[in-house]
Amino acid sequence: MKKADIPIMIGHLKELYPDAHCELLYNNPFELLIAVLLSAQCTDKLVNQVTPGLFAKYPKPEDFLSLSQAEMEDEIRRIGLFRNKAKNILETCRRLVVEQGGQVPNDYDYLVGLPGVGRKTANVVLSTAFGVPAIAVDTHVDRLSHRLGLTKATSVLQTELDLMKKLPKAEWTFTHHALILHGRRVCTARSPKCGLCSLQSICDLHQKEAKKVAKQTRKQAEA
DNA sequence: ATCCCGAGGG
DNA sequence: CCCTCTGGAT
Repeated sequence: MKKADIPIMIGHLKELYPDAHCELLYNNPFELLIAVLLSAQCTDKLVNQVTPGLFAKYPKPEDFLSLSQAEMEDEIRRIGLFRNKAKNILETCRRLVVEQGGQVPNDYDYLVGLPGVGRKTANVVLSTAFGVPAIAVDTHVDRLSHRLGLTKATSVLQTELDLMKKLPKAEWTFTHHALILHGRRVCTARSPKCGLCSLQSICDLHQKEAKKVAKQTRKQAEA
């Protein structure tokens, strides 16, 4: 994708997903943090089946501290990766209570220091709960950034830096959410629906595919 | 690079 | 059956 195509891309994304937002259910920064911790390697839809009931029983970090590891695992078993997630949630809650008075701080360095919280999770909490411009690079954002030609990065950190450099800061959070929706609905991991994609004309993947098809038809014409 | 892991889609 | 899901730690 050329530099001049970036405003075009953002324009298309705004038409397609005018109200792109975080699809995890939450009522406050703490609930969002827990929901994002749970969402690793699983669909937000599945997380949303579990968290409303969970937060009704345990509204605040203090409330989770009465749970044993085994009890915490039972609460979130259906989500998968439940041993690590249960352990991380309990330790996160313990630290929020002891170190932050039970509040989630608006502080990137503190958040990434929590167990199970990496760059992606911290960025989602900062941007979604606190309105800080950020691009959380997850599997969708990474895949679409490569396909579109926004980056050739070999790490998600490098992808994030490339996106921050190329996209206007005011559009970081929106673009993050819009790319996720587009990745789920159109530019899927397997068999992307390029025929239905309004970004075709500016997408590197589509240009490559078009060349392949042209080459094949040329061969067939010769034979 | 590998592991964690259940649920859902193709 | 295999792949993927808003990753992170080792």
